[in-house]
Amino acid sequence: MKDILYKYMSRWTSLTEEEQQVIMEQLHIEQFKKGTVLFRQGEVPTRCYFILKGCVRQYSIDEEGRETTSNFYTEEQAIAVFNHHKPERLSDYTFICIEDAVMVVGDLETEQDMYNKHPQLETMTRMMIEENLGQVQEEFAAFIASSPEERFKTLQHRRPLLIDRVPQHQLASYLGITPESLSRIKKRIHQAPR
Amino acid sequence: MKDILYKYMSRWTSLTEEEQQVIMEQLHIEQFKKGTVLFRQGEVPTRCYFILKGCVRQYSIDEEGRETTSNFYTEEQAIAVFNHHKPERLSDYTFICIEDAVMVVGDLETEQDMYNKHPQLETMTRMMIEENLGQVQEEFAAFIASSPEERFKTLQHRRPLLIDRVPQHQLASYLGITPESLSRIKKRIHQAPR
DNA sequence: CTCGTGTCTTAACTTAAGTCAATGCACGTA
DNA sequence: TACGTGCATTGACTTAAGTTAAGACACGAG
Repeated sequence: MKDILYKYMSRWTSLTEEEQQVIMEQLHIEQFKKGTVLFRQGEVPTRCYFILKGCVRQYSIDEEGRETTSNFYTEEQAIAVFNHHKPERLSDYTFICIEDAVMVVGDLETEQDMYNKHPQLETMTRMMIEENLGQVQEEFAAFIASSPEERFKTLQHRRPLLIDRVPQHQLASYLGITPESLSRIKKRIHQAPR
Repeated sequence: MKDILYKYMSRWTSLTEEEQQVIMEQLHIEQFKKGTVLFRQGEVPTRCYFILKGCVRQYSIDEEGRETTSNFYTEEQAIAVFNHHKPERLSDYTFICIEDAVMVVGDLETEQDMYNKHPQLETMTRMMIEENLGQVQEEFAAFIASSPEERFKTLQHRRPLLIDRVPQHQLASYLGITPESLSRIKKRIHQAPR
């Protein structure tokens, strides 16, 4: 399992084997059962995560009680809430494992210490976040520019496995549509392929 | 003009006056006329920007020739394209000044040098990007969960000045709707306020 | 001044997504 | 086994956004 992480670190840094070893020893890998909540909307997150295996859903419930899924995280994706700007840094979202999962767990308390000890780690983190930001901006731009049907097709193309991995009503909410519409879109696409 | 930047740096770092001075001397502030293109879709960006004054529109043109506005950047916002993951790191977007502008210009070539010389600068950059990522994720989540009309109201609330600052058809494309729909939405809202 | 261009608005019509309601199915439990 | 629950699908109807086309206005160039 750790080799996924090694591969990932090598891709982003020029750390030696030993340096990687040292860092790895301070990391903490944990198993999670399906249904486990990482942290809840309204709580202050104290940890961040990097998924080695499994799937996590991010959602929130608005004032009217409606539930919106804003993301699904899978293998090699990082989960962290950045809300330095919020007065009370409470999370707007709940994160829940919708499959059994294995993750690297980072403690936000000791984050800056780690960076001070291993400056390369801060560079790696910065680059990961930059990449992350780039991807989110790209997804956002694509989302803005497309209709619900196009959004579904894009997802089908970019994350084909996800569609069967998660409940359809959650997928619908992630696409910004109702479950009924998603059902009709799938029907339309199957009837008239191409 | 530079005081905006001082204020900003103080908010994010614990650099001394002198340290700030040193960094500032290496920064480069530039003026731009309305209509200036910072870089074009298909080009490799070599610089990044931080807006002190003015407004920049980010857009792209897809295969079918349709133009989509994916963002408007104004005072105290940073412009940078992160596409480490792309093979050819070409920008998907064009960035154009839609007002006369003043910006801090950063050279991407010397970025890592700067960080090595001033580790605090890397920390500041990381935190800025983290905050940026947090905001984009938040906006994205809100966008997914709302109808075109709600999206317009949210924008009216969060960036009221923007609505009069930019052409309506570009604003419509930024909201993911047609100019006609935007026109109708505004009419609806004015007729039945509240 | 006039013409052309770009921008915003309005109208008539089409289409797709939302809403509400019913059905069928899978699954876990009494 | 029978029942209840949650989920996906389907149908009928409503509504809002897309499409196409036309008109009004501002502005700059010739």
